[in-house]
Amino acid sequence: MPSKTTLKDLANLAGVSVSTVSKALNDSPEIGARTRQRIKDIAESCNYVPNNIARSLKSRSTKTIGVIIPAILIEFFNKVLYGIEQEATERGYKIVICLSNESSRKEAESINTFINGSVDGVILSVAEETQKSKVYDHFEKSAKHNMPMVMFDRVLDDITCDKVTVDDFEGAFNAVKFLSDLGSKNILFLNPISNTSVGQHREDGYVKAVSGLNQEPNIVNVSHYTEIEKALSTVFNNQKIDAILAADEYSAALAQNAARLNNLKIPQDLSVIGFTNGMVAEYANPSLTVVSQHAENIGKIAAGILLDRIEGKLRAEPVNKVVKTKIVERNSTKNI
Amino acid sequence: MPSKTTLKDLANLAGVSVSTVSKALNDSPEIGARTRQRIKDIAESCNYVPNNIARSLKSRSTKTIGVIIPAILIEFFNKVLYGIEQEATERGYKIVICLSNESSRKEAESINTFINGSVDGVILSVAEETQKSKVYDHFEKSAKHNMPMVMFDRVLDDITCDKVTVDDFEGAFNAVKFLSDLGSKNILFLNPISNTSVGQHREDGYVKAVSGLNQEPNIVNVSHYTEIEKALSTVFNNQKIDAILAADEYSAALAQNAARLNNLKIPQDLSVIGFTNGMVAEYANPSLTVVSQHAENIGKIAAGILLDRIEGKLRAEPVNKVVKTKIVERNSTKNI
DNA sequence: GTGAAAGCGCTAACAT
DNA sequence: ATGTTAGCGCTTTCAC
Repeated sequence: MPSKTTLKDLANLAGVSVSTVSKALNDSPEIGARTRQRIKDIAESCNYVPNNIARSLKSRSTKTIGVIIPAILIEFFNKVLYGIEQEATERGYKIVICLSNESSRKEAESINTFINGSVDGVILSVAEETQKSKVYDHFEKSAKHNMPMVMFDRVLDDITCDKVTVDDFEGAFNAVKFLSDLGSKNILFLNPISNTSVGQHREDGYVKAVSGLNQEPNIVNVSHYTEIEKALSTVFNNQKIDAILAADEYSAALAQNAARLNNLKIPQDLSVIGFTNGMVAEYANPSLTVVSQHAENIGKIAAGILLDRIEGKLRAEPVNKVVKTKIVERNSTKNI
Repeated sequence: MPSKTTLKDLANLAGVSVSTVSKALNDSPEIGARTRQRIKDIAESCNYVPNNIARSLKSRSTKTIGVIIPAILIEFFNKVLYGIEQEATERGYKIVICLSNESSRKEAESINTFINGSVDGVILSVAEETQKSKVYDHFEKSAKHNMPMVMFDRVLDDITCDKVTVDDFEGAFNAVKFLSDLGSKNILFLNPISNTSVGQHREDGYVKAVSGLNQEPNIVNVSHYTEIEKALSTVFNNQKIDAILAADEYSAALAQNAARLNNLKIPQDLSVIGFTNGMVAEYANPSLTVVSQHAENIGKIAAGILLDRIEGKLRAEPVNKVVKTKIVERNSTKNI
């Protein structure tokens, strides 16, 4: 931490007491106008900046919120982060970010980092490992400390706290409906994230929707993106498929590439919809129609709830906000 | 901030003094083994967590570094952030992130947020507005406060501090060389960021390289991505171009789309290279050959320098690290 | 109108 | 081996 001039220094310079300086700088009416100005001038000339650590210790409020995300290289989380940052800034809060990198250990460490008084509350999306292992000790601990907490997107049913989730089921359901309305009769579901709760919800929505249309579910699960080209080529050669719903935007983009390789024209021969409205979808060729989760908005909502909670504006029971998805239409689906 | 049990509470419970508790918890040899254990047990049962704010106030070190980036939705900055986070975590530091959103005002506010003792040092990339306006008051102020600071990528020559930059000039120069070696004779430079220092360096490298090849520089500046399709179509119709070097990956992807629209085959008729090795480049069709800036590595290096500086491991003079670029070859350039 | 003093939670030099 | 005390920088009650 760099060297600093303190209230004491200013008091010495001004020949007054520390408390007078403090009051003057905080525009207390107790202090006379000219003393106040004199002190302010001195502070100015010394480049005085009040020490926030000391203030926080005194006020028991840090005006910062902690955010834990599983990965910073997933665009969805960045957009959420952007939303959080906007809302936080607007309401006078800073954000501290920790990455769990999908690991339970790092997630627990991050919680511990926050629990010690450095933030007023926490926003997080659960690490994949934690979702699998179902070991929630660290969250129970933070709950015991009365740390205000809101989970978003990847949430834990077993933990009581505020939550913001995406209606992935309905998103997939509506996407199938959208394709069907465009005339698609053989809709395939491409799922590279079948091992996550989110991937599962999307699959469920797809199955429910196609069943309602009297189509057989046709699901291709891949464990890695590199498998997509081969898997789809096999499908194209053996079945007649006229639409693909992909569980994320990367697989949607790769599906388009595979289709082109198999001489299928998009959207004439094949319609493609992906999940997540990100850069890859936008810059794909053709640009991708996607199911948008309103990531930025999720961030704003989560931060709004947390700050309301911190500031005591919420009643005791946890809030549970479900954000609806929306289809963003581009050129990978027929325009009728 | 949530309610907390303090050293004082523990002291009362154990029937000893506060300092005894403090020493016991910190494994001081001054305290007897059984007292120590007894105190630790009590602390454990109370879920005691030491207050970090109080510790920071005392130790005058926060073990956290501040990061200011111009935008969180630019993948390059995320990768740098990822690198910073890794290095920081490894060395026992946390990171606090502020976004300037390319605005000088928000940048100055962020600096002020950090200058007040909440971080031990700052890593930043300069906001576009600041680069244009050349108003550096906030940086001079932080320098006056002896705040350790390292700038990366977008740096200010007029400010004295540690710096990590990318050799954009050489990166562009080498890309032209690479294209020329592949047989390209008419290389166009597509620049959507000509108003930034980085965009300028890349242009300079291009100009230098083509001049050395006795080609006339052929530069298309666009102020918005939406202009690219039209601008390039005009070019394709009136000139014979066999390669495009784009100053970022988005414009490279859009250049490919424009080429396809004009019935040019990539890479047979036209080679394309972009700057920045991101998702869009990876998932483009064909996948893009790019100039990689090793973003993650830049983050690691910047954090390493900052922490060395904070910990007094560096001599006075500022370090100035230039990171070399590398060409990542994919399918948008001929493979000979 | 100004100052003295206490205290936020913690650490550490200095007693005992 | 344990306790007393002072102090990090600030705010805030209470005296003068």
